[in-house]
Amino acid sequence: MPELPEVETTRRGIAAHLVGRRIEGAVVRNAALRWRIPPHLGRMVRGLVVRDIERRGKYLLVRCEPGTLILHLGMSGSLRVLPVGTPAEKHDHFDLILDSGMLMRLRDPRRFGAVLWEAGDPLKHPLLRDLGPEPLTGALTGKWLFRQTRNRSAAIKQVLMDGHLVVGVGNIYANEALFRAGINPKTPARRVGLSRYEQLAEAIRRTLRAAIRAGGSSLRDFVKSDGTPGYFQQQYQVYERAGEPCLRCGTPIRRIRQGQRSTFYCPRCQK
DNA sequence: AATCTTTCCTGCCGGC
DNA sequence: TGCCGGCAGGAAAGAT
Repeated sequence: MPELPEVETTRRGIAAHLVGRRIEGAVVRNAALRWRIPPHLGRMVRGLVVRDIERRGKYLLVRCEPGTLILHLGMSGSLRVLPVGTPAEKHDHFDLILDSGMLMRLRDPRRFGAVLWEAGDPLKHPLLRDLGPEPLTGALTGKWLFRQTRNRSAAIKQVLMDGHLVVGVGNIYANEALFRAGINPKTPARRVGLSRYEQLAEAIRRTLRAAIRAGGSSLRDFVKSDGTPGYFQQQYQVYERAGEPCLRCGTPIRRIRQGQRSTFYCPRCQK
């Protein structure tokens, strides 16, 4: 799944090809994504110039004048920029045709992604309106995490993946950030103190920044925006390392289930 | 063939 | 009693 680092890397990749270009149209081969692609999207975007590509959480915002194309990659989505005329393959559901002779193509085998149009302020769109702070900027603070979790009895690992608390922390990075902060993933969120939340906010920021620096973490079917294949696998500290020694203390990494998701942690370093 | 993946939605629960 | 936030579980599709 593209987590925030992949989405940010994709944003940078497509921005170079899209910003300043005029949109000549759109091709919808399969509108049945998570939500139906608006029927007359092509007509609405034709002639518009792309002003900027922004990111809010894992949503990509293709800002035009007027209006914004909102994209989400779901669990298996990827964007590529290719020459017009490149044959579409099985899961290539959507193209945005540019005046440069290129097109931006969305491939999404599992179709949990989204292509939406917002005529007004995209940040006021219902899907984006209530999202938590961005973890890479100063917007995410330990104090915020502390205050928002005072009456949350669920495990910190699960609460951390709630996009209303903080965006962009999926299963992989929740595991990694909790390890770096030395917090046991099973701890009820309300039992974690302010100073530990300060450490956690910093751990989230560092973990995500490191992943972006490494080119985004990997999914085998993820492809960079220019069409060159794949991200390399990142070296995780706990994720997918069940039974292997903790890199800090040597204790075997433990794997448990939390809310039908795999959690990996060091029982000695994370209390 | 059960499992794995993200996010939104539904329905239930306890507290007030 | 009704409302509210929190929480668990379910659903979507495809690869393996």
